Amino acid sequence: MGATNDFAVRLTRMSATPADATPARLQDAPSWLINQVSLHAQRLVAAHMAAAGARGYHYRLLAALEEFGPASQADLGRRTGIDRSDVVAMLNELSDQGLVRRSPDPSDRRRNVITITPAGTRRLHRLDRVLAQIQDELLAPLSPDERGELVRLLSRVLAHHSRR
Amino acid sequence: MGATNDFAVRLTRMSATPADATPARLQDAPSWLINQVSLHAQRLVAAHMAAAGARGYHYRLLAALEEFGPASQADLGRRTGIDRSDVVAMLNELSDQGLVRRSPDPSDRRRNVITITPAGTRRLHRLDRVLAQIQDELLAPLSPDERGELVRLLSRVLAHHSRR
DNA sequence: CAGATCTCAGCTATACTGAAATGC
DNA sequence: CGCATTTCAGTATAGCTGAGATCT
Repeated sequence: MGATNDFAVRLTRMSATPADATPARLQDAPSWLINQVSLHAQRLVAAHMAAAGARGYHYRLLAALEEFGPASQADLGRRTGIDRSDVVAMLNELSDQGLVRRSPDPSDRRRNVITITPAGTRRLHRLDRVLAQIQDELLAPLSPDERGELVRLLSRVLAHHSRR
Repeated sequence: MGATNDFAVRLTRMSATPADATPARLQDAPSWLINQVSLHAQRLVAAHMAAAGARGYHYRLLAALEEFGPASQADLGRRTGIDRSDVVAMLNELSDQGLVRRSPDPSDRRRNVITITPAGTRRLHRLDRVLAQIQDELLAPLSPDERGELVRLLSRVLAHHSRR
């Protein structure tokens, strides 16, 4: 019952403890589960996007441009959750590839207007299919209903933390 | 119905589109939801652990040591998912604080045996309470049943990807 | 004047790679 | 020999900060 007994039990079972067993405290902690699953998700995204000559950030920016139309860099950052500083670097890459166009905003000379090009739209649609494939690999063990339930729960958590 | 109409609708509603609206493609992608929630989780862990003079990595290592007893650095890495290289640096920090002890393994002279000290155990128990607080903040909008459901779903996804 | 925008240089944490030294 | 362990040096990425120049 006490700590002494637990220790004895542990000793006698030591050889049965796999060298890669996960501590129960971690196994049960939602924050740990989410971080571990997120790691696998990031690896899948990075690998599949790299195979298509892109990055996760590229997809986010192209999606925002197609869904909301031309926008300033500051708005793109707010819509995609990408830092103003990283938006600059990513747009450099995207415009080097001819996927977006950067032009000065005549109505507000502090801003650039970023526009998606036809090539950018084609790339986005190709990446849409890549992303669908990623979700399928990530959630392979879950049924469609379970996937919906997971999305619902995560959306509520995210909404809670996205308020100021 | 087609793309032309969608575009017209978007144009007429443009002024109503908040400057920080999230693209629907991202909003609906499980990989994006998981990564965003994971970001909030990491910020909570980093902030609360730092306030207690620790890090997420410290907690993982101390938990593995208390649950499975003294272990080699390689085993600790496998149990906590921390890279062999980072285990070295984290154990330097923990032993500088007197929370673990590093001693050569007499039965295998390649290895160190890492042991948690009484101070390490006290620190771990304090961090246990910190972590419970973190889970509560992270999952604030969910009921106990919903938290259980989320853990169940994430555990199955993680188990699927943790197989070789 | 306050505040927004774009850009650059640099920082931190996390995760990971390569290679050397040592020992099984 | 092949393989495992510890260690160090270094890389990559994401996310973030600070500051300067420009403009509203």
